[in-house]
Amino acid sequence: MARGVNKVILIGNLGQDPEVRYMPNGNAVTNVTLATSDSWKDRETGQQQERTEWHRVVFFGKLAEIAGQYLRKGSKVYVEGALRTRKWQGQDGQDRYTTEIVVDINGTMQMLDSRGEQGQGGYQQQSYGQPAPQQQPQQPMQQQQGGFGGGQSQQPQQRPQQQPQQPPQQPQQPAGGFDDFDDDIPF
Amino acid sequence: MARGVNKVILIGNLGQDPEVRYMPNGNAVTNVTLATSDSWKDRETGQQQERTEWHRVVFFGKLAEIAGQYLRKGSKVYVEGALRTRKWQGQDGQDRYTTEIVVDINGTMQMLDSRGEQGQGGYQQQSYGQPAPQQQPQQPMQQQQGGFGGGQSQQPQQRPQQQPQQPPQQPQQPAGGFDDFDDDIPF
Amino acid sequence: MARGVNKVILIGNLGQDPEVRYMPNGNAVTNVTLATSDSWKDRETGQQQERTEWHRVVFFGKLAEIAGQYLRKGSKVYVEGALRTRKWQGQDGQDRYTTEIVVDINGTMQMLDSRGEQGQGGYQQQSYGQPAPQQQPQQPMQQQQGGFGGGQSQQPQQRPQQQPQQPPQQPQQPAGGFDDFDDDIPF
Amino acid sequence: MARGVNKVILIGNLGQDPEVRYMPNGNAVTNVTLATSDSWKDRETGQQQERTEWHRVVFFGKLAEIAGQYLRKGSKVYVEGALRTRKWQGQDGQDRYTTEIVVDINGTMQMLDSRGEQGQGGYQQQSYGQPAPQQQPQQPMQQQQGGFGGGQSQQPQQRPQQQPQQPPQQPQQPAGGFDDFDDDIPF
DNA sequence: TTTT
DNA sequence: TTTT
Repeated sequence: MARGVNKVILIGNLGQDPEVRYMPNGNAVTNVTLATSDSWKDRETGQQQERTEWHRVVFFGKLAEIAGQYLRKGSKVYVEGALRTRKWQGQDGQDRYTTEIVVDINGTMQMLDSRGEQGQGGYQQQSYGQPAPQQQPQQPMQQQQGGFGGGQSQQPQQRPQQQPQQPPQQPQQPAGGFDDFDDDIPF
Repeated sequence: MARGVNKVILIGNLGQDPEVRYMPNGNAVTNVTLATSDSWKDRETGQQQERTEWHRVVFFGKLAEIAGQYLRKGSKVYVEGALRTRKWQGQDGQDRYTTEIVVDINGTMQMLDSRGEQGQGGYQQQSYGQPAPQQQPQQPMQQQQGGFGGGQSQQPQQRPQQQPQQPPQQPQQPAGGFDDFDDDIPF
Repeated sequence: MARGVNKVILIGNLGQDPEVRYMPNGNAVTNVTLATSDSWKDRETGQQQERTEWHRVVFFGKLAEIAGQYLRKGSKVYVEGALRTRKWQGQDGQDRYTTEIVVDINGTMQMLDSRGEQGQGGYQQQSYGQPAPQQQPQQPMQQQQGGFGGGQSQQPQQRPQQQPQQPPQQPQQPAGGFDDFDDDIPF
Repeated sequence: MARGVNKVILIGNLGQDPEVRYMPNGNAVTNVTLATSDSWKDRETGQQQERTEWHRVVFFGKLAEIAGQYLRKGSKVYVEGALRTRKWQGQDGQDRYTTEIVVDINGTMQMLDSRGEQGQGGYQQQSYGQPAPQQQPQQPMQQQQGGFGGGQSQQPQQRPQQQPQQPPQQPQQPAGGFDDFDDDIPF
């Protein structure tokens, strides 16, 4: 239930490989940055201008696993999610705010890199109804709805005690929480 | 022209009256904050939870004038715009980032407070094709497309030398630019 | 799962009271027609023109019940759904096609008639988590996600054997299926 | 201006090469059919099911030219437009209705076949600000906003007397209007 | 800071 | 058939 509508639709390319983390309950949370760009001709100088907008996207639930598995730096993707601004503390103790696009069970994701030519493996038909395939799927997914049932998104705080069914695709980071950035920029 | 899609759709209520400012060329720029909220039942406690999300929306062009004229604290509105994160300097000299929903000629706005019951005046038929009605329209607008032709949104920096055709609906603030906030919070 | 994106977003007014029907399993299916309109100034004659577009919207699951209960002729509503064109047989035996906006568990609905002024009853706080309130809620709902789990929408074909928990708001039609139209027009 | 919101967002693949026609004033009108598909597992049989939805999309203005030039059977594309149901006469003299997604100056289109690998020619930087490039661009466009200023879309009715600046990419069909279908199906 |  |  909601009062109001809070919807974001993006098509863009990943600036980096996804970062996958796990919540205490084993649920994956995957962060990516997406670039969209506008270009226009300056009215005064007649020069062609371009501005790239970077979006911080956070996937939850099953989409987090799919995103972590199939998306890579440069991947083109469609996402549908909701805006969420969260508050965090800078190193100077001051509040900072970061706005993200949350893609959970209410959102969707669809890979747009056509025909699997970007994968490193061959084609393999898979039933994606089951949450935890025993082997690594090698075919890019198309759209999926999220499988994270939580109404509100929690922040991942630590490694799961038990290895999740879907092992991380990314090398594990050394200790450090979600907001363990080098400095105060939001991403 | 654009590479990618960057679209936001919101329906929410204004937290405050709009703030209208003017660019040197006389174009209006109107800021509002919009609330959307989600509610859900906590899975563990069974308690009803609610979270309100606040969105900073910036209107440009003709929509800026319409928003300034017809929207008020509490107004319910539909907006369609694009995400833009802009960088600004905190008082400590450090970079801050604020994400806004830009509603310009590529976006739309529609008032959802039905039947004009929130206006202070009576009904008056108007031709909205003309940019600067000489008298105050008293009928809430519905949808409008923006009339701001600029590809990229400039920041308003000063009072217009000549009184714009559409006089400000808000009392003029004392000197101080667009980013003249009391402290470091983005809004 | 899906290949592609198929999304419709409408804000419009109901042309008639909703029509609620029930599937054999007791699930409600609710049909409404929504009007959206465009107006523009003819470039040659300078005359103001208007065109109203009528949309056939079909709600499934919990949203079907809410729509049947709270929407009425004239109600303003936001819907998010998917396009579906279905084929049916005209009286002359020829194929006809009707395109509808399907609002099921993947869609949303939100009533936009503010402040309950259109209801016929008083205010009553309700927990909407439960699927079948024993008494008629009298407060307009806001947004809801659908509760119909079916991947593909079936057509309702007959009265439910057991009275559904949520009794129909509309007088029962005499026998006749979903497509029992008077003539060959799609709606 | 509009009362209400009427928006469709699709990502799908073209079922056929585009059909380009020209209005008396030389404006292009391009028709494509787009497929989106859903798949789900039948709850009773456990069988994997799939349903393909076909959408009739009509481009106007500059987007019509771009669509005609760059889209081909199988192309993946993002479109944003509005629903419009138009009435036409079947061979039996009875009314038929066809619902289309109109993509004009209020909509957008973006090709999603990455990196120009589908084109038949090499890369060539182009300024797309000018409406009628003298030579055939060979690089797939990304997003464009429509350039057709008309508030209401007219139907193309005949060949242009003068060759339009952008010559048709498709072999000219023999005489026959827009609705010159073999039979009564809408497309 | 809104709204219900 | 709605709405303004």
